[in-house]
Order: sequence, then C-alpha cells, then structure tokens
Amino acid sequence: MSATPQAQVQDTEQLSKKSKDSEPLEKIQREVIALFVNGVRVLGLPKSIGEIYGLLFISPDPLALDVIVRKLQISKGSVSQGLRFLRNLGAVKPVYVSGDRRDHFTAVAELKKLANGFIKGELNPNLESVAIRLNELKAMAKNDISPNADFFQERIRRIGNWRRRGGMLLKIVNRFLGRTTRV
Amino acid sequence: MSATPQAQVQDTEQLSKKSKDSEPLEKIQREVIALFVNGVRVLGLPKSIGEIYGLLFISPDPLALDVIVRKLQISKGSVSQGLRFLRNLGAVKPVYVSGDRRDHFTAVAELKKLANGFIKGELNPNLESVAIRLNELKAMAKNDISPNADFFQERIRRIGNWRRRGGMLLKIVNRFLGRTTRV
DNA sequence: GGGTTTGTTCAAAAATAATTGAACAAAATG
DNA sequence: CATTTTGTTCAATTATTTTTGAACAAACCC
Repeated sequence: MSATPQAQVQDTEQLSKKSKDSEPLEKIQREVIALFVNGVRVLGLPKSIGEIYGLLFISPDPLALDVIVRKLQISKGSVSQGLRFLRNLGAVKPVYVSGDRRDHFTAVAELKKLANGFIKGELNPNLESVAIRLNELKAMAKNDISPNADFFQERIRRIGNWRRRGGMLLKIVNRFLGRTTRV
Repeated sequence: MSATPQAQVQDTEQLSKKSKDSEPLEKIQREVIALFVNGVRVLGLPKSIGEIYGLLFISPDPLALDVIVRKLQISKGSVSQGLRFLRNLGAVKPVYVSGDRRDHFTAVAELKKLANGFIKGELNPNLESVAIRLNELKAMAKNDISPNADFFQERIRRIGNWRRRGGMLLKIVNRFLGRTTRV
C-alpha cells in the first residue's frame, strides 16, 4: 500500500507561475502513464514515448500536440517526434475533430495491432538484416581453411536455425493475438 | 585428452607495446561477434554483453576472463560484470579446465535455454510488477468519482487483459522452443 | 609468511541517447 | 498581404548508461 515510491508527481496540479494550469491530470491518469513509461522501457524505447502513448491511452478524447505538451510538461519537439514514431508504429492514429485546425490523436488500443506494428517496424527489419549477414558468413565459412572451419560452419548453421525459429515465433504470436477475444 | 591446439599460446609474442596482436581473432569470428552485438541491442543490452557472448559462442574452447579481455580489448571490469550477467541469465556456463586455476566459460547455445533465461530474468519480473501495480489501479478506479471513471475502468481492465495474454504468450514461446529439433 | 594470480567492486570518465528550444516552413486566418 | 497558428527539424544541452581502471579481497603458490 504505502510502498509506492513515486514522489515527484505530488504537486503537479499546483504548478506555479508559468502557465495557466488548465489541464491537470487525475491521479489515476498519472499512474497509468507511469505504468506505460515502465512498459516501454522493456522494449527499449524512450520515456517520452511511454508518456505520450500512456496519456493518449488514458484520455477519453483525442488530444492535440500542444495539449499533450501542456499535460505532460515536455517539449514540443519531443511530442512531435514521439507522435511521429508512434504513428509509424501504428500505435497512435490521427482523428479529425471538426472545427479545430489542429491534428488530434488517439491511442490504438488493440494488442494485436500494437504487436504487429512493433514486429513490422522494429523486429522484422532486424531479422532480415541478420539473414543477409548470415549469407555472407556462410560463404566466408565455406572458404575458410583454418582448423576451426568445421566448428565455425556448425555455429553459423545454428544461428540460421535460430533466425528461422524466431521468424516462426513471430507468426505464432501474430496468430495467437489475432484470435477473437472479448476484451 | 589435450587435443586442444591453441591452449598453450602463452607468450609467444612479446607484449611490448599494447600486446595488440597476441591473440588475433579470425575475420569470421569478428563478423559473428558483430552479429551478436547487433542482436543484443534489440534486447536492450549493452554492446559488451554481445561481444562477450559472441566471442564465447564462436570460440571452440572455453575461455578465461583475461583471455576474453585480451581478445576483445575491453576492460577487465566489463568482462567481469558481463560474465556475471550472462551467467545469471544462463547464457554462459563455467567449465572446469584441468591444470588451470582460472575459471573458463563457454556459451550456452540452445535457443530454448537462452530464451528461458531471458524470460525468467528480464521479462517475468516486469510482468509481475505490472500485476501488482494493476491491482492498486483497480482499487483506485473503483473509488474514482470523476465523470471518466467508467472509461478509466475499461482501460485498466484492458491492460489487465494485455498482461494475461502476454503471460500466455511466454508459455507458448516456451513450449514451441521446447520441441525437440535437430539443430 | 611474502609474492603472485585471479576476479570483484565501484567511483569517475567516456560514450550514447533523449530532450530541449529556437529557428523554420507551411497552411490557415482575417 | 501580414499575422497567427500549427507542426517539424536539428544543433546544443542534459540525462542516462556503459566502460574503465585502480583499489581491494580471496585463493593459491613457493
């Protein structure tokens, strides 16, 4: 219960001089955002990405860039770049809001879509580059005349095997998440 | 059986300046190591971890700490810490080498073992901490009286659902990799 | 014991990554 | 048009992570 060490977020609402503190976040919202910040760390993504996605995820309505800036109190540049990244991943999508010139964004909240975006955007490219490199290595190993040549070949075959199974796994993940489930 | 060709390469070269070429790596070895350095980046691990694991993976015989230091030309501290990390993950294991006081290490090269180690060491702890936090959030949401309370509850349920499916996926991965396959 | 080898630890340095903010361009406004 | 609003870009700053290296302890050897 009292074992929650998030000391910083206490007096965010009572923010001093600088701006009209027009849009304070609820405590629950801040907590959910913290959860996402933690979550994206596992994926090797920067904090700001977690903050932005988390905020959109826990906001009932689409938000415009400058609103995100004010709510999270991070720079416009960060939000702009973060939104672009999230859009590329398919984790966030633009929503038309009538009578407002600004772009608005909501979180894409289907796990399958998120996973697919991440796989396509971050994992697959890597697997492919491994495949390319591996072919080069195979050729190299074939010409190798050191006493270890056999060992090297075995190892390289093994990496190829890993890659193949990795690819299969991604397909399995995809199929598993694709099953219709009631959320 | 001392059928190991390169076990006795003590000081054939004079280590006058930097002992740079005392234990040169073959080109293939350097390439494989580069592959691993790239690979571990995806997992959010530092370069040195990739180098050390890669070197052990592509070395026919177990290596001692100071040999790793010389071959990779990185600091003793890095290697010591890197080996500890890899040992904790189960990606590397100590091997007794008779007549040598130093610890020697080889790479654990079974994908299943590697994946399990990573899941247990890096992924599961995170999933658990999410589970704990989620319970707190659920309670919080129940007491919330804002107009958005319903929305918040739906979102929090959804995160719980993600977590559950994430856990299932790890089990599926585990089962898939566990099938006997000829490498 | 004294001298060595082996491996760990951790503060400081170096390297890397993320964030800021000001300058900019494009589009809308009036 | 001039002006404002919106969003992007990127060099500089700041924060974070990784690596180093020297000090240390423990085990071994003679």
